[in-house]
Amino acid sequence: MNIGQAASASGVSQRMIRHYEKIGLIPAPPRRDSGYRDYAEADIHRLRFIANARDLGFPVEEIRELLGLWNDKHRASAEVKVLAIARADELGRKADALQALRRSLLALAEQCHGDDRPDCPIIEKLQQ
Amino acid sequence: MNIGQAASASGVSQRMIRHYEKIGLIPAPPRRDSGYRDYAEADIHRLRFIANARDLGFPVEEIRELLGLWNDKHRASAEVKVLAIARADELGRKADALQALRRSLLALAEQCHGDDRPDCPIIEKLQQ
DNA sequence: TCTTGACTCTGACATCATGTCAAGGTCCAT
DNA sequence: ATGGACCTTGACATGATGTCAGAGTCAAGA
Repeated sequence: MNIGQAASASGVSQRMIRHYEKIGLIPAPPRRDSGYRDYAEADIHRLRFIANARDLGFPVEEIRELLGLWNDKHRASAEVKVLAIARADELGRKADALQALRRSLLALAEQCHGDDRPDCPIIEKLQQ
Repeated sequence: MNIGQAASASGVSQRMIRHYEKIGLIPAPPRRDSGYRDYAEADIHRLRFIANARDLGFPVEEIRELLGLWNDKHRASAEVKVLAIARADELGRKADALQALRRSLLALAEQCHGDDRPDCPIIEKLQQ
């Protein structure tokens, strides 16, 4: 299977397939005489796994760990669970930080009369 | 005032002061004969304004707009309020997206028994 | 006055995931 | 055999920020 087909089958762009190969997230596939990469079904699965993990917000280095666990038939589910919960905590922290910012901004906006007068507590806050 | 003093007075690193100058967020200050940049108080205020806006999650292009509004003595507070509310909405959307990811992960983790058995719904989900 | 250490200058390279473009080679159907 | 679709590599870009290197400058002390 050529890289274009692998890309549409997996949902990972050609660009990122080559990138993942370069950073060692997927093995380098065999090449045809022409130099074209030749992918097998297992590669597509691996790419889909990566795409799903990215969609779940895993950073690349954790995806690397997850791939290792995935390939290890004797892995313990405990290890996977630990990673998932750590990731969930991280996401929660980021979400909370964004919400806190949002609340600060809204509080300032509420105090701003929002008409054509020039004075505005938002600008005043930024000047501090 | 030299750039190092401007940096510690404003809380913006020397690196970023030069960067903001290059992208036109702050005016290029006059230079001494030596070529050293020479900052005035007004520059420090502007840098602090930028730092505060960044801390509130404003992207650079919106900071550029805010600086324009800040410098415009005849601005309407309505314009500032619109920007702030738009920014708050954007932050809220991002936070919600992160929370949704977090819930997906936690739901998977709850179904994972987390012991030394190898089967794990998190890994299964990633394979889909 | 000379020296020395702290400061400044510019420019380059790195991050991270991703896109785009270019120049050249390959494959396949007509 | 030809044309269009595909593949190859490499380079450059994003955005905000850090670091490093080599070279020049300043100020204080001997």
